[in-house]
Amino acid sequence: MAKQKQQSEVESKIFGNHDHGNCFDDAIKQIEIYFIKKKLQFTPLRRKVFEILLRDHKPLGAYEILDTLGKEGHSSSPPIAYRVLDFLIEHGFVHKIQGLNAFIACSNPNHIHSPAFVICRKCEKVAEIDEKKSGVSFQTPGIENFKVEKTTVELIGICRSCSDTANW
Amino acid sequence: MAKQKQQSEVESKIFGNHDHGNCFDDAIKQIEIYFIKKKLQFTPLRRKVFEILLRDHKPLGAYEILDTLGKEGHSSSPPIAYRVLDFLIEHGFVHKIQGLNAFIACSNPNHIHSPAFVICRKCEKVAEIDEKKSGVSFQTPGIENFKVEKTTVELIGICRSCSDTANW
DNA sequence: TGTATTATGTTATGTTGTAACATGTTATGC
DNA sequence: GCATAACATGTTACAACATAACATAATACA
Ligand SMILES: [Zn+2]
Ligand SMILES: [Zn+2]
Ligand SMILES: [Zn+2]
Ligand SMILES: [Zn+2]
Repeated sequence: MAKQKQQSEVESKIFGNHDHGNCFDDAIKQIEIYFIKKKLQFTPLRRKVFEILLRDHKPLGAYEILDTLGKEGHSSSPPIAYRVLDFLIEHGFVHKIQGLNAFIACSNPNHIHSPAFVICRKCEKVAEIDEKKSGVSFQTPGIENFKVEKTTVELIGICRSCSDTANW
Repeated sequence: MAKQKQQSEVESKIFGNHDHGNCFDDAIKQIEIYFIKKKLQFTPLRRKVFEILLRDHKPLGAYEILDTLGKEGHSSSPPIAYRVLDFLIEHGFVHKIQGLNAFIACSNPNHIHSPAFVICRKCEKVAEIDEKKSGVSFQTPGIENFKVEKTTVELIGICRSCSDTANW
C-alpha cells in the first residue's frame, strides 16, 4: 500500500504535474547531504550540471548540457560534461538512457536500485521506475550462473496523456 | 518442459558450444524462406551482412561489418551497412545491442518477440533470451495506461565460463 | 519496353564520446 | 603557513557512431 503510493507519486512526477519547486529543492538537499557524508566535493560545476538535469525532468544529450553550461559561464568542451556526468552516474544521481544517448537526473537516489525507464516517444517524457517494483526479474533457465552486474531496461511507447490527445 | 529445453539450447548456443555449421545453415534457410514468403529481395549484400553476423554469434559494430564488406568485394561506405542493418532489424533477423552500439543476428527469428540480452563484459559473448521466458514483465502500478511498443532489456555481467577462469 | 519501385553507391557532414596533457584548486601532514 | 598529494577543471585534438542528400543501377510489373 505504502509502496504503491510511492510508485504513483514517482509516475505522476514525470508524466503528470507536481510541485517542482519542492522536488528540485529536495533533490539538491539530498545530493548535498550525500556528498558531505561521502566527503565528496559538490563543486559549482557539478551542482550546475545536476541543476540543469533537474530543471525539467527531461533527458538531455551531453551536448545540450554543454550548450547550457556555455551560456551560464562555464567551459563547454565535451570532456567537461562527460566527466561530471560519469561522476554523477557513478554515485547514482544521474542515469543514462541508452536508447536516447541522453542523461536524466535520478528520481529516487540515495538507495541502491536498478532503474527501469518508461519513455514516451511523442512527448519525450521519461518516468523512472524501480525494477524490483516493476515486476522485472531475471530468473531465466539457462543463465543461472551468470552474474548480473548492471541492467538496462527501457520501455518505449506512448504515455496516457499523448494517447488521449492522439494526433500522430 | 519443452520450453525449458529450448531455452537451454539457446543459452548453450551462445555461452557454450554447438554445431555451428547447422546453426548457420538453418538461419540462412529461415531467412530465405521468409524473404520469399514476403516477396522481399535477399540480395547478395543483404546475404553477406547477415552471414557476417552469423559467423560467430558476436555483436559487431557497423564499422566492423563495413571493414569485412570492404575485404569481401563490397562497398564499405557507412550507409551501405546501416541501411542493410535497418532492413534486417525491421524484419526481425538482427537486433541492436544499445549498450554496445553493436548488432547481432537474432537467435530465434520468425516469431514475434521482445528479446532480452545477457552480455558477458569479459568474453563479450551475448545470449539472446526471450523476454516472456525470462520473467520480465512490466505490470507497474502507475503506468497501466502506457502503451509499450518496444522494450530494451540488457543484462551486463560475467558468464559462468569467465567466472570459473577468473583472472580479472 | 517503358515506367515505377527498390536497392546500392558516393560524398559530405552531423552527432556522440575519449585520449592525452596542462592548469588550477582543495585537502592534509608537517 | 607550506610542501605535497589528490582531485577537479580546462583545452586540443581526434575517434567512433550515424545520417542527409543525391546519383546510379537493378528489379518488378504493367
Ligand atoms: Zn535512479
Ligand atoms: Zn507522452
Ligand atoms: Zn531475436
Ligand atoms: Zn564470458
